[in-house]
Amino acid sequence: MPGPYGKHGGYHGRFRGKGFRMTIPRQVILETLNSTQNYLTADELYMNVHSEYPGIGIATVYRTLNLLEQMDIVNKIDIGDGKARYEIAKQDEDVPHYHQLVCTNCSRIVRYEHFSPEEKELMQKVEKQLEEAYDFKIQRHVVQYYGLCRDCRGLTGR
Amino acid sequence: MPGPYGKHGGYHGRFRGKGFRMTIPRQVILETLNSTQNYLTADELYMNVHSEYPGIGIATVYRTLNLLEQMDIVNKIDIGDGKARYEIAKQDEDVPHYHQLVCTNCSRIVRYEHFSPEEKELMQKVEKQLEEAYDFKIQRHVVQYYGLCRDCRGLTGR
DNA sequence: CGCTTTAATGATAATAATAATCAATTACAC
DNA sequence: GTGTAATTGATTATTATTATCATTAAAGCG
Repeated sequence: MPGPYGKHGGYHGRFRGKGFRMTIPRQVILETLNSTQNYLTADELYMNVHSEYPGIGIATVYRTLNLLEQMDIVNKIDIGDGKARYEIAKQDEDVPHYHQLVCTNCSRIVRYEHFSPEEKELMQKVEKQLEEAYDFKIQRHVVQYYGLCRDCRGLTGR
Repeated sequence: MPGPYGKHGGYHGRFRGKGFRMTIPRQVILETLNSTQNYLTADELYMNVHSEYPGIGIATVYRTLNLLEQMDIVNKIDIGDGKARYEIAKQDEDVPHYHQLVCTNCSRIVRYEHFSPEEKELMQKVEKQLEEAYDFKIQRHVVQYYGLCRDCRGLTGR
């Protein structure tokens, strides 16, 4: 069963609409990204894809990730360790937001959603105030909390 | 007049207290950082220091920046362009916070302070909730707004 | 289905930021 | 002043990512 968006989950159409082609490497990369919960570095993605499609080249992975980011199909995040990480963008997200908890020891990343309407509201208010105060047109924002996850604190607490 | 902290602004003592030495290169780097308003990349800092102290090596700049970051004398920020940027940490800041507006076109960075107690309060509340919900010990957070500054939008608005 | 056009690929070299190495230098406690 | 260990500067190494380029392969068309 091909799913609600047709043979390639609607990607084929999105690619063709912008003059791009749907190729085997791109399909495999998209499938791998879609079947992965957590963020992947380019190299992790390369290795995962490689096991299913050994012919893939690392350059294709980088190129495809850049393309997918341009097309808003993936989100790119940066946790300060010099490696970009990617995830499939939620399609129901109007404006992507990037709120994460990042473990400074093991680099585990927990994506969290706004859990209070209050926070969401304030963020929007602050954003508007900033736009006016500094004459900026804000396009997106990043909120990251750096700390230690349970495993990296030792199980005793602290 | 040497200022309230003595010959090297109190840095000498802070270095010695941890077994480090106060050297000429470190002094010049600290002076340069202290006399600069905006964030500097390692390379920009290197060039600024070089004009005053031509013997400096780039490796010393990187090493010193890492040391200063460890000692909480500088803050390091990352705006996603692959180059770290540094500023002298405000001494009156209990916990450093990193809230910036970043122009996606010209990389201009505007540091902003919490301008409403409401925001500060909510951030603290959210932080506490996150710590409980995800069992994280949060150490610091980063809030960045990416967008276009006035100059990069063209002067006509938009 | 075969043809043609041109985007995409894979291998590889090139960049660019930062870290590691190491012999020579220098801060600083005595 | 001296000795010792930290620091430096020059250089090489590393690592993530991008550019190059000849070869391959989508996909619109007949």
